[in-house]
Amino acid sequence: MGRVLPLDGCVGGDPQSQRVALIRASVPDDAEAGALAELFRLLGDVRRTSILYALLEAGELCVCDISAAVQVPEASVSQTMRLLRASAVVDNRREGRRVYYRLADAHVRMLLDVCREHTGHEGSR
Amino acid sequence: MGRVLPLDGCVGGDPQSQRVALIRASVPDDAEAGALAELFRLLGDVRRTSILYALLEAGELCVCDISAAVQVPEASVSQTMRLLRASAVVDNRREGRRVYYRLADAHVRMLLDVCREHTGHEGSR
DNA sequence: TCCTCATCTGCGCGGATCTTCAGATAAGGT
DNA sequence: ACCTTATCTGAAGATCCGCGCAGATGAGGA
Repeated sequence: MGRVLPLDGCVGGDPQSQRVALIRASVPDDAEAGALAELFRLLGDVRRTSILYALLEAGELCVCDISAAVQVPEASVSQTMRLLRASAVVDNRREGRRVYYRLADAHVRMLLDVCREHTGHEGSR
Repeated sequence: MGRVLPLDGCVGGDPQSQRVALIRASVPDDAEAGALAELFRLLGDVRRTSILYALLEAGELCVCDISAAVQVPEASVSQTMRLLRASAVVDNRREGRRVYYRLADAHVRMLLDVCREHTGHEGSR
């Protein structure tokens, strides 16, 4: 991952280095950071984003509805949903030959909401 | 982007198709979806995620402190910060030869918090 | 003015990932 | 049983993106 000089940079021996040590302690370790990044990464794709917002609006949709809603081939939707389900971003339910997907939990809904607030400049307060 | 059959799939002529039309109307258009995905995409990288959580804890850090905190070469940190700044995820402030970075706004902090709640299983209730 | 330190930028390589096609599987209806 | 429909899977190609190096820029101090 490339060389990182011990601590001789701008913090060489000054009070800052203690602070850095404290921060290192409270920052997520590699494993947790990986998990956090993974969740964001899943949301960070136009296709997936569109699908998730469609689910946020609709509550529940089957693959072919999603396909129609976001104008993406059904096979592609299916693949996308597999990814999202593997990371517990969405849940699914089978009814006859249809499989209905929905957002997994309130956290996901909240992430989508907050992000839309941040991006759009509409009355977020 | 691949072919998408009109609306003849499983919703052919049944009430669902109206619903799909409604959903299409309220779902972010391509432009907005792109912006939303872009924000998530920026958060969806282990290195960036680590840096952002460091900033969440510390409030404000200069490049060399970040470098020490997340163990990444300063040049790489600098590049990363440029990306994050371009999309208004972080803000910066110059003091002498140091440049201090901080999270841009409450929305970003909220995203990080919510994500950590979802990932970690600690008392998020 | 010269030198040092902190930060920034341009470039190229390596690796991960999105996309789609074509075929497999599952569930119903006739 | 057979056929149709809805969804899933595997694989391959093209693309994108992160990564680090080496050098440039800007700001202070002597």
